[in-house]
Amino acid sequence: MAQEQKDQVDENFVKEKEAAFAEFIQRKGLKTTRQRNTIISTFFRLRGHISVEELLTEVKKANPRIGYATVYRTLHLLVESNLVDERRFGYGLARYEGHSDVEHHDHMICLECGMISEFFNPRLEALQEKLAEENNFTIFRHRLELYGACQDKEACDRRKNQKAAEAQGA
Amino acid sequence: MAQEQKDQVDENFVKEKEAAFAEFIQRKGLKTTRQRNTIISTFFRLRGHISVEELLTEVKKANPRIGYATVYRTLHLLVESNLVDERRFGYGLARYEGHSDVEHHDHMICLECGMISEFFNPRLEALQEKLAEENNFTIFRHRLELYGACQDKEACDRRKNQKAAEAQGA
DNA sequence: GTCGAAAATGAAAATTGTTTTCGTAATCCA
DNA sequence: TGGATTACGAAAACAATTTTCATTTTCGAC
Ligand SMILES: [Mn+2]
Ligand SMILES: [Mn+2]
Ligand SMILES: [Zn+2]
Ligand SMILES: [Zn+2]
Repeated sequence: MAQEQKDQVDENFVKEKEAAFAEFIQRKGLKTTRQRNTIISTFFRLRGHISVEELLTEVKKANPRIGYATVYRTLHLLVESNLVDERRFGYGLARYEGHSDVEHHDHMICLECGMISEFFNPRLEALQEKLAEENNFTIFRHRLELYGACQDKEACDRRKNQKAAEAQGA
Repeated sequence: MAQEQKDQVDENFVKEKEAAFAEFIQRKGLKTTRQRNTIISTFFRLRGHISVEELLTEVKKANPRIGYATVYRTLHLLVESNLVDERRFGYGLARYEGHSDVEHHDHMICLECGMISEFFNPRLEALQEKLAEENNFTIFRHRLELYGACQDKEACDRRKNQKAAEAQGA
């Protein structure tokens, strides 16, 4: 039951995003394609902060002929349509997340186990606005990342080991 | 007089950093070289958030034979020695800043004119700590960037035009 | 349905920013 | 003043992303 409900919710979420994307494509006078449909429905079924490579791997399971270029191009459209946010934690590769309920949030990143947790605090947001105002500055968007370590070393180690095992297997 | 004093202060600042770097090099058992000296004394004479290319351009005025590799390598040493912070605003290239008086600060970046202003607010820092604690998380470092626009459109336009002119000249 | 202009695809090449390699040169301690 | 160690610099390698270009697909007009 619980599992069934979870899947149900997922499907609704995916359907919703697919519809929103279709609407965007329409509005921009672009064309609906099999590849784009595959990519976005794959993307919105994944959780977390997804890299292009991770996405492509999943996409290829549905259609192995789809390549990097189309995935990159489709992700740009998703960002442009505001259905997806691009993130750059640390240095290197971009990650993408379909923002679900929370419109905006910031991140804490554990440098040990890689855990990314999300938070939102209105006081923090308000304080940023106040500081901007004091500097005669108008904020369009911001980015706050806290880098550090989990205090629960047990859980942190567990995640770290799991990650190492996955890297081994892959 | 004012000009003279400013230069004087600059020179002290540069000397101080040169000495600190020399000490670092010593401590790590590395070697003092003409190139590294040129690069760091050039770097600490520049203000703001410097890209590798900008630095190399200046460095070449003192010694045209110095190349990218040595500049990159020396910047890594400067970061490792804690005399310099690496920044990544937006996407793309790294920028470096020698932190002077203020140990830590965050940034507001105007998307129109490129102006970067710096700020530090203890309440903001404290609030971050509180939020981390609530999530059983220990912060090592953080990064906060506010992207937006100057409210003073006059000044903003002036900077934008100046930038365009510079790009033209270059 | 068919046509055809416009848009999209995918493989490969190009770009960008950065790191590494490797043969040569400089440093510095015994 | 060796001579082992470290650094340099040009060029090659790299990694992530973008662009090119020849071919295929889409979709509105007929
Ligand atoms: Mn997130
Ligand atoms: Mn700064
Ligand atoms: Zn952790
Ligand atoms: Zn501005």
